[in-house]
Amino acid sequence: MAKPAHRSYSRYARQAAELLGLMIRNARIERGITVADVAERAGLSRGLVHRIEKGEMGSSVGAAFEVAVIVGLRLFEAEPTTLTRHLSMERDKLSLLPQSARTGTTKVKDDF
Amino acid sequence: MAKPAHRSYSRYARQAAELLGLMIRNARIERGITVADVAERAGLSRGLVHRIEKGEMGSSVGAAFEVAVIVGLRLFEAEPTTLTRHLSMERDKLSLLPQSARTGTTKVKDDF
DNA sequence: GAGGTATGCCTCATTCATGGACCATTTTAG
DNA sequence: CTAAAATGGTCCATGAATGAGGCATACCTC
Repeated sequence: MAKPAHRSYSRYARQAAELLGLMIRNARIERGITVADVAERAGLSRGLVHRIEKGEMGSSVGAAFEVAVIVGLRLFEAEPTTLTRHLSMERDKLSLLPQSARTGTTKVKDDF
Repeated sequence: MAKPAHRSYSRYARQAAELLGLMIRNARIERGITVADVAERAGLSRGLVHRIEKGEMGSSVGAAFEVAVIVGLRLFEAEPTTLTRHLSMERDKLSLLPQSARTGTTKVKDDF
């Protein structure tokens, strides 16, 4: 015991989580699905789905995103179809940055 | 052994998590911040930040969003400023749906 | 080249989230 | 209105995520 351990989150992070939760709930209600329904489809407990909708910071990304997908929410303004494209875009971007970053030394391994 | 326990996630959920991780990493590198730096600022361990960037489903929403905010990522296509607005929008939406949903009974409390 | 830093990844102890049961309240259906 | 369902919330055991440390590699600076 004697462990405060409470994480301190920034306001934006909290709001983002809350927003995600609300979007999920709204999407779910619009589709006329019950929490229990979503929980079953996601393979999660009702309690967890409920906490996700409440925007609790402790829920796992996996659970939250799974629920979001189930209620038909589009994550990151990307439809499932374009999600893959976004992914490769980010991947390409990544393979470019590491080396160069900002130093334009163009250090090629031509020491042969 | 004898405990598979592995959660089964949908493809989209996994991709979304991976995308978030890549976006975070790209944003971080573009800003020239180190993982250790981000970890310290977020009050998290390097290992966790690393896992978040890898898009692991187990990380908590709080940690992931906190990191995202720190590297200056815009969550849900919303800038910090508009996040609040999005929030109230979703809240309003919610207070409208529950009762009516699709039944247009327009049950007003005019029973006075 | 050498030296320093950042990253990637592993293991393990501790802490915390999760599932499940239960109950109160609200909402829907009849 | 009453009955049934859905939601919101609590408590607890247990499994899982986290933090810490260490180590190998990749990278940048000089």
